[in-house]
Order: sequence, then C-alpha cells, then structure tokens
Amino acid sequence: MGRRSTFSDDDVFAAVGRMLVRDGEVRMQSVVEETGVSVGSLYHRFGSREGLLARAWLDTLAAFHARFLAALDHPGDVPGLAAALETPRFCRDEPDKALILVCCRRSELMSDNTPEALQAELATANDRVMAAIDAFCRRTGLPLEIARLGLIGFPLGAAKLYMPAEPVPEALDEEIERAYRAVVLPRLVSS
Amino acid sequence: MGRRSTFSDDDVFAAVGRMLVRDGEVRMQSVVEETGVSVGSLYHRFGSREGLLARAWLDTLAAFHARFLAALDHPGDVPGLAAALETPRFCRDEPDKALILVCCRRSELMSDNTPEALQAELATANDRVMAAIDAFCRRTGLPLEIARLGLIGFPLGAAKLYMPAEPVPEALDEEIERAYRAVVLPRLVSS
DNA sequence: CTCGTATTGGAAAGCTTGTTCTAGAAATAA
DNA sequence: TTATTTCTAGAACAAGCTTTCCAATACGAG
Repeated sequence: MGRRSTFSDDDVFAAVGRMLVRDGEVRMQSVVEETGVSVGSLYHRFGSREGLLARAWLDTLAAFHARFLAALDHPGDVPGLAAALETPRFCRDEPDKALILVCCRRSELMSDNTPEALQAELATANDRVMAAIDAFCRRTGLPLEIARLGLIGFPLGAAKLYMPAEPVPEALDEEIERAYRAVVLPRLVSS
Repeated sequence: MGRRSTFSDDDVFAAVGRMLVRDGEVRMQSVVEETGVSVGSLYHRFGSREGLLARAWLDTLAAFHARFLAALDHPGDVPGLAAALETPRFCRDEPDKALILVCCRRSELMSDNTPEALQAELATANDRVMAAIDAFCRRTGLPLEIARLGLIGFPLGAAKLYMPAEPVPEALDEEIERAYRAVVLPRLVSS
C-alpha cells in the first residue's frame, strides 16, 4: 500500500458544487482554498482541472441515474410518475450533488484538454437512461417527446425555479404530478 | 456627429450566444475572431469583457420581457396562458437571443469587475416582471408559486429539452398548455 | 527497521487571457 | 476643405491561472 488519502472525492465534489453556484466557474486555486487539499494532491488524483470537473459530473450523474432508473422500473398507478418525482426528491436529498448537475454546463466538461477516457464516458453517460426511456415508451406506447417532457423537462424546470438559492419545496411534487398526468395520461395506451 | 459604426451590438451579441453554446464561455479573442471586430472597438464600445456580457444579457432579457409583459396583460380564455407560451415562441423567433438567456449564468455576469452601473441594472432587471407577476396573482387569486411554475418553470424546462442543439418544435406549445391548465386552473378563483 | 509504494505540499514555471495604449482612419458638420 | 468626433487596429503589457516538479510524509510488507 502507501499513504492513505486525507480527503474523499466527495469532499472535493461538494466544493466544486459550491463554487459553481457562487462563482459560476471552478478554479483550482479556489478548490485548494476551500477544501484545504493541496494542488499536488488534486493533480495526483484528478490529473487536470478538466479531469476533476468531468469526474465530479459523471459521479454525480451516476448517483442520480441510479435513483431514476430504479424509479422508472418501479410499477405504479401512473407509469413513470415515480421517476418524474425523483428529480425534486434528489434535489432535496442531495443538494450538493444536484447543484453540480444543474450548474455545470456540458461544454465546460467537453473541452479540448479533457482526458480522452473521460470524453468517452461523457459521450455515453446518458445512453443507459435514454435506452431505459426508450424501453419505457415501447412498454407504455408513449411518444418519446412526451416521455422526455414529463420525466425530465417539467420536473427539472420546476426544480430550477428554486435550486441554486432555495431548497426545493415538497409541495412542488404535487404540481409536477399534475403536469405529468396532464401531459402523459391522454397519450397513454390504456391497458 | 462622428464616424458611424461598422458593426451593430446585435452582431456581437449573436457571436456571444454562439460562443456560450459552443465553448461555455466568452473570450474576447474569440469574439474578435468570430465577428471580425477588433479588440479596440470592442473595448471602445463595451468597456470590458464583463460590460459586454452584461449588456448582451440585459438587452436580450429586455427583448424577452417586452413580449412576456405584453402577453401577460393580454386578456384571454385562460389568464396567463399567452405569457406561458411566449417562452417557446421567443425561442423559435429569436434563437440567437434565446441562447444567451439560456446559456449565460447569472454568476458570470455579476463578477467583481462588472461596471457598477451594470451591476445595478442586473440587480433590478427582473423587478418589472416580478411586479407584473405579482399583479397578475392579485388579479387572478393565484398563489405566486403556482404562477411562477406555470409561467416560467414549465415552459422553460420544456424549451431547454431542445434549446442548445435543436429548434423548439411548435408541437411543444400544446403540451405546455396542458401543463399550464392542469396546474393553474384548479387554483383559479373563477370569476 | 527499512524498503517500496502511494499520497501530500507548495513554490515556481509557463501559458493564456483581459486590458491598455497610441497612432491613425473614416465620417460628419461648418 | 478643415475641424472635430468617433471608431479601428493590433502589438505589447500585466495579471491570473493551470500545471509541473520534486522533496517530504505516511503506511504496509518483508
């Protein structure tokens, strides 16, 4: 073995999230100041600034996807509703992580000097979820556009009304459900 | 008078929008390359990078607000519906401008070296619209949260599903209307 | 204990980028 | 035409950032 780490990835990612919100950008110096981790360590672990950003984004996205996919398969009264509500719930349960997903732009991650391996990961990051949504559409007969709207567009738009500044209120879920039903139910091939 | 400009603000703003989408950031050098306008001219007109960004954002926001406010006052079958639909319409009518509003983060504009005059404008940019929405709520009896959701959250969330990459389809308006009705109508103090 | 491995720390190098500066070009009014 | 104002041009400067580099530190195995 060797010396043990004195900090966890999540410590750093949380700082990244805070800085994205506050400054709209992530500077290595700021990360150093805010986490107390040295530059050398950051580069040792993440290779580069882009490496750090990409890793933060990918890990966080994976955390959300796990919940979303589980909810999408979960059978319920209204198909997919649980998945639609997973967005506001994730924002409440894991505010630090949600901030990263909400505040980090794709173009910032996909810069020229992003490590090739991470570029590949970024390119395919959404594939599994898109495949799951496709399957969901085949199962329910919903048009893809409608599913995307109800599962992602509306919930995310609703959450972003609050997100960077305030917590996402629980009462929002009821409104998202209304919108989901209104848009999805008429298109559902009732079984 | 003096010499006339060889380029318009909108030329520059359009380039800013393209760069925000492509690079996720706006570099003065890139603006020079992309517009053919010289550095000197840019600084002569906008004072600084932050000045340029803030001006681009404020002018663009004003363009949207003009339409939104007009629509909000416009009486109709369902109060506010026209305003809610103004978002996807704006995205279709003025894609360049919409990109700036969608892709530019507030924290990028409000940096330390943003000219003071523009900081003030940025701070109050939303006041008129918020006041109008307040009045709308008083008029209709809608809770503020519901109005924000129907007027901004859902339409914006829906549009962002497409925005950076594809044009916003016309068919989306019908779905936004469904969601708007579902969320707003039950809360409406019927007259 | 000591060697090998993995991590840490921070100073300094090396770029990149925003900004300034000065000379001059172009357009208008008188 | 001339005076005046506004705009253009791009090289050079200054500041800030990322990245490199290597010595120092901790841990486990032999």
